[in-house]
Amino acid sequence: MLDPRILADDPDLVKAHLMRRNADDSLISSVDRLVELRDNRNALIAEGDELRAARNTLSKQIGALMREGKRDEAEGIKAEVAAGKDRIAAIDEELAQIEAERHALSMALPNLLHDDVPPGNGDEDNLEVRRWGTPREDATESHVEIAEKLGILDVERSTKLAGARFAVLKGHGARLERALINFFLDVHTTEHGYEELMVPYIAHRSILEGTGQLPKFEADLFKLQGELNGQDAFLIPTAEVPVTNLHREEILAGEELPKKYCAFTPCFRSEAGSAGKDVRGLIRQHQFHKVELVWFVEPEKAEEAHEQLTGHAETILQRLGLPYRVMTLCGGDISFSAHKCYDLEVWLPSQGAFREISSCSNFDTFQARRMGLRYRPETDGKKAKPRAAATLNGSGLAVGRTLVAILENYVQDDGSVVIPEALRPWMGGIERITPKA
RNA sequence: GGAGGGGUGGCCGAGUGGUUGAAGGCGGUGGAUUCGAAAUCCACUGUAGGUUCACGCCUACCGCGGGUUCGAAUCCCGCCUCCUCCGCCA
Repeated sequence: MLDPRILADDPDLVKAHLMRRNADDSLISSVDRLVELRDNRNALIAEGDELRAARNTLSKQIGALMREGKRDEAEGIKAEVAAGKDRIAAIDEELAQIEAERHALSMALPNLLHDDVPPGNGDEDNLEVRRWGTPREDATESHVEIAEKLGILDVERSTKLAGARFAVLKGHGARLERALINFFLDVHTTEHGYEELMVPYIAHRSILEGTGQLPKFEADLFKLQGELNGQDAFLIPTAEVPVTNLHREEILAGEELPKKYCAFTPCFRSEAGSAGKDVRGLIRQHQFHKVELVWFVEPEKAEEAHEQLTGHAETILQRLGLPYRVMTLCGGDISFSAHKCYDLEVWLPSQGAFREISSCSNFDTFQARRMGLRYRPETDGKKAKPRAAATLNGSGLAVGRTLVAILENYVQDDGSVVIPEALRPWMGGIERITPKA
């Protein structure tokens, strides 16, 4: 949610940002509607408060008169109070309608963009920031061929269980997946100062609204049938959802910041609208594993935090010796909630291309406003007013895609795959996976 | 799944339908006292919205949502949640 003050004071600024995102006209005109709704709302609140104030004083008079036994006078005032009652009810009803519309419109507005976000329509307009490593020049087989020859992936049988876009890993494949998860978590908790969380994989609607997946992108989610504990519920598409919402509707103490969490979770995505993309293999699945990094920080320190967080994800790729590049997403490609976003793209030799393996976003105060997450700044030891915190997150990393990258970047001429040295302690010392004879 | 008991301010804990935004205590902040500290004393100490140049004033909030009433923390209904016991279960 945008700062309501910016929305009220400078609607044109908000519109300019919407245009950088290539937003459609209806979204842009909703800004004017929001200004109008705010004015209406304030007028109604003023009138309602005045009527309530009058009611309160009269009711106190009734109480006093009743105690003195002056029944008749009390009855007269009762009638007077009753007269204002209908108007109060009417105002409340109108106000509820206005608030509902205001809420719907403001929850549909995406975040403002950082100045660094380049103009553009799609991923072809993203800006390369830096590269690391030297990509191998030969075109390998795809990870699917490599893995099947190693006997560590069974695509055929997985479809029996739940259809397309699922996979069954076997033997060293399953172990590799598990090793990556533990490697990621151990590095982030012991070297980068993150606290590990294990969280629910199901979240209520309001939680997904908090991080910004809802209300706009319900089609991308798996929704549970019926209600769970009284609310609509969804499988989480990323650990960002439960972890960022952990402190919703709280006021954190300033000295608690920055707060850094990491969490491993499965992620569930319906991949609506991705028909025909990455249909083979592990790249795009309905269910995948991810270790997520989440920060809560003062807004002034969000940019610095964003660089650090991105660096933590990069560390993993570097340890694994996987070549990658860092991209700043353009206005047309950046996600709804993000203020600025770096994608890490790993080299996939079979495709001769860099593919996304991590997305590191700075949300500024956008998510915090949606979920009522605040902190109390420390100013010379004195308590200041609570204000919205900044939130950030990044994959550290997507596990399945890392497995893909290892297979393709470490496959040898004989079809075996060398395990990156840094990972071997988590693989029980195994140095190489070889095809079954 | 069955039975019962709770949810009040940062924390503990009162609260008869009418100056209760909420006693009292703890904690916190400022001040007095002190060479300094402890102890003691005094004052302040929630969030949001509206309004005001500002001091301030007004409104709402006692798990959440509805209802009764001139007036609800207090009465009624629904929901969420926590605890205890029984059953079942990884």
